Amino acid sequence: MPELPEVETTRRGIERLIVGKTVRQVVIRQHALRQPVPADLPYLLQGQDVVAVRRRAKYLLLETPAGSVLIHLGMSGNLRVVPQETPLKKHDHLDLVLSDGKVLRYHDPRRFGLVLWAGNQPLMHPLLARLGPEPLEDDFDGAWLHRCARNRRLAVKAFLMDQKVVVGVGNIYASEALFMAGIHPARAAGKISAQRYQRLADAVKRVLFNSLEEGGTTLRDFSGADGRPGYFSQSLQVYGRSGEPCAACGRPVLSMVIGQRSSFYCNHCQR
DNA sequence: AATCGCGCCTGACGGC
DNA sequence: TGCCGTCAGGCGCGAT
Repeated sequence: MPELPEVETTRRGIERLIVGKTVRQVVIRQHALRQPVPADLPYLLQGQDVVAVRRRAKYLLLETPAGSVLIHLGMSGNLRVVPQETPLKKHDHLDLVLSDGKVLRYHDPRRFGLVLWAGNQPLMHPLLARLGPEPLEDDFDGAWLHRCARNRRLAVKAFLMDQKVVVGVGNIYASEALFMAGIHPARAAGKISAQRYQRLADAVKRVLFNSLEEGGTTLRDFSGADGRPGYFSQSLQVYGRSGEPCAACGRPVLSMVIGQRSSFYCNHCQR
């Protein structure tokens, strides 16, 4: 489900509703996520105050004085803050019951997500320690991409989705950014000029920022903490638009499989 | 070291 | 109506 804009939209949505609240109770209904939800999570969390909600890459970090909870939404996860009496739906796997009677509820049909305990140095957690730069920060730029791509022969789209290269770019925004930059998704990463990588870095920043402004992309079931959908799907130029006319030249948008993922592009505008 | 293919899991959808 | 194949916003693993 979520790439950076959807995770950040979720973070902003839950932040003001849970920071300053105390975790009264932790209810785990399903331990079997991508990794098991730690059995001692209730013991670690109960009575703790939520002091911050942070994001690193596509991970959310709920910070308490005792340590941080590390949450990943996988393909189909979401987090909502709902009244305690809200009826349970299928795949509502975990609740944090808060001191104001509200509940932070984790829902994830496919269970590709994660809820883990990351202690007091969460950025040192193995899942976070080796990630690449945040795309919206200044240390991510064309020079960084160009340097990372040296001698690499994989397709630039798969390269861009490598979380060691840059975090937060998934299957939707990889296609969108490459379209915006005029780069063919199957081009070998190591055969793209520094100048074109500058265009790509700028495109990544723009497409993610623009999506964030629209509350992310809702294709199926994504919605923010309040249940509202994101509207960026209306702004997608190529993703999911096979056969439709390219917004720039009118030729049909094509699709191909790169790294086992559907990729969308215009064969005329992207070289 | 880099790259590829697979599997994890459920649900939605289209064809027959 | 049901069954079957395909596909889906992610990611880590093992084989090459």
